[in-house]
Amino acid sequence: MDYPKVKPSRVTLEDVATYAKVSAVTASRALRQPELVSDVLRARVDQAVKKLAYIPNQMASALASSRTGRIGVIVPSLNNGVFGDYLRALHEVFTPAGIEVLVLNSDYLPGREEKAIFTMLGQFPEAIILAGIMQTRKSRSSLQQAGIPVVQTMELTDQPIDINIGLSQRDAGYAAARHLFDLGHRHVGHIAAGHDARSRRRIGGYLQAVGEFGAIPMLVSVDQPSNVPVGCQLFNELMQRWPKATAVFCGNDNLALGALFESQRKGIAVPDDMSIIGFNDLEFSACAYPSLTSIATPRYEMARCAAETILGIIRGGGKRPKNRQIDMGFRLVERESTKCYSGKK
Amino acid sequence: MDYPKVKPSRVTLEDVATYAKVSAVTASRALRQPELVSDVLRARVDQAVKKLAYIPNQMASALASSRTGRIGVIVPSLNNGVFGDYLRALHEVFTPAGIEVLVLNSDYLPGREEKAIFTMLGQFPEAIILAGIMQTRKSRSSLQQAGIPVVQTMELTDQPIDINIGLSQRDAGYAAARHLFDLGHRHVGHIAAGHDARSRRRIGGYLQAVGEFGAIPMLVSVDQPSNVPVGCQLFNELMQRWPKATAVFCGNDNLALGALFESQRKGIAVPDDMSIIGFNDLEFSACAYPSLTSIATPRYEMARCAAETILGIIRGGGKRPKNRQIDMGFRLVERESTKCYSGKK
DNA sequence: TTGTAGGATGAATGCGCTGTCAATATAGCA
DNA sequence: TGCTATATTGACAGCGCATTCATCCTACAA
Repeated sequence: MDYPKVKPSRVTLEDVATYAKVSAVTASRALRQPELVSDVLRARVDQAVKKLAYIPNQMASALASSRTGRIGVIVPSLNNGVFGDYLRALHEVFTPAGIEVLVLNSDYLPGREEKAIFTMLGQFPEAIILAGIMQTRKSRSSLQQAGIPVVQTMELTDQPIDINIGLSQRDAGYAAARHLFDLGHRHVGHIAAGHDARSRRRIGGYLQAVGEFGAIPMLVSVDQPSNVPVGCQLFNELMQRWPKATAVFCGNDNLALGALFESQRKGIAVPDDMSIIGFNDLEFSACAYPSLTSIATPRYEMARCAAETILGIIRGGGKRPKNRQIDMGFRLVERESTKCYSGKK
Repeated sequence: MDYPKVKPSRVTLEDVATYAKVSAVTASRALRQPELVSDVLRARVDQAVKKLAYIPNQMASALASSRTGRIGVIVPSLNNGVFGDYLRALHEVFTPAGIEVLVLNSDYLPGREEKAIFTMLGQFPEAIILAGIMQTRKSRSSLQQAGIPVVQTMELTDQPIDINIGLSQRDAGYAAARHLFDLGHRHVGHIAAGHDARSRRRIGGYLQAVGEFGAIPMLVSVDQPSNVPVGCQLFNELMQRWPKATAVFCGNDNLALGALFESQRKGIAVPDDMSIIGFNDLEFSACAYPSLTSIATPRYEMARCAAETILGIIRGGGKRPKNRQIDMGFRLVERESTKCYSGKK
């Protein structure tokens, strides 16, 4: 930092105490444990707080009490709708418990995640929630050393850092591809973007299904964040390279929406000539035209479970639950975009 | 907080100093101003840091230096794609400057925003960026008293708290509606969700255009967060109440997408029988089928401008720029969804 | 040889708050 | 009346770090 320091000269607890003609300790207590302070003094303090517009310095408070009342959350993206429900669930559980939720974004980059983890740890959160299981070695050891509850979500792993609440991305990917094969398709493509770990696992599931049905893999992927335009582009490439494709499993619903648009633009009827299945079951999928079949991932439930588990650990003095791993599963939601394939082509 | 306190017993600067056989001051300097420390000691400190996996306690640091290296951002939503570019721009400017971005979400509720502002202020950020101009009286006075730069974005106001960088939502709404009237439409509807201040201003712009063209207002709105399904629902209601509508201005692109889907579902051709214009120009709008006309709002540029302004103020010791208000404007992006209206109906 | 400037290092202090424990006041009881 | 139990309040220390100032050492000029 090479810029001048601005002395905020903000109102401190001391100022409040002086104004209320009490000691600083009493002022502190009047705010945090009002029942321990007499009505008279409490009223005086409250009035002083209001009068002076006092805002407690959370850093000083945290430093003195070694308790921050914060939990850290690191998500790979704030942009794609996937983590909206997730964060909502966290807020719903933590806010009533008087705990703040600190969100950092890793942009799907492991390096950024590591940096975010360090930033987080510097804030001394009382627990950390991560999306995914692919943390760097350094991140893992730092998290373990911190000694706070760490929950890895969205995926399952045999070697959790601490707690693991997720679902098998591979199984879910397999189920999606399998659904298309079961409908009678034999030329099933897959488009994926982002190249993050979860995306790769879904690809693994797709390839397994392809193998089981003796089909040829038709995979198009790019290493950039997934969104609707990328879905258009990838669908285009898919059709260019494998014109025989009659179905496509899209790595997520944004890609699926792009594929749908592009399909319509090309005059390929969905689902008659092209079946589309997405992933995540975002809110627009049910009301698209045609509505999009998708794999519903329990993002809200998963986050809620993570939050409640953490609350339990914190309140229980650090004792972890018996089972440190919870499989939240997933659900195939069939809609119009994979209806009535007749087996033509 | 009624849960037991866990003693983190984390590695402190003192530990590092002891391990490196130097004083705490030297260790501190080795980390923050390495050029002031001899090579030998610096190397020892660095090694100790690595060995002990030391992570500086940012609270202690901030408390001691009265400088947090953080700026606070409060956005009304993390879910609708609008604030993705916005936050990206902020990170792009602040991260290289060694400043952290703290994001809080107000869910479009003024009460939540007030609470978020207080939470923020308790963290002593060096500046605060807000979306919108409708802060509560209490929020305003707290922000003013804090004495840090405050930037209100997304909208314009005559009485900014400090700095104001935005665009006229009313003018933009007017431009959108006007575009439809200019195309020859005389039955132009408007669907809106959220009932936040910006939404209301866009409605104002719509009503102005309606008035100028002597048309009747056809407005459907709900007081819930806007998203694609809500767009479907509102479009339905619109068509039910005003079957003569041949064009609809949607409060944002998510609603527009819903309207598009619902239109297709009903067999109403877009744009032949129904013109649709959205708002914000999110990334999917350009590749939808048909592609969606929209009002492009300079979210990235606006946030970037806010960030750079703040950096200038901080580095300049608090001196505000001459003009405290910047109008970033907007842009009408014509696409297929408002093409070739022939004037039938 | 002496003096001095400059670089390198460390001791002490305090940021704003909370935890602990001692001190005081009041009430209750014998 | 005297004593203990209880309710209130305050003094003090310290959380982990940065800042200030004093100290020490080395190099160089006179």
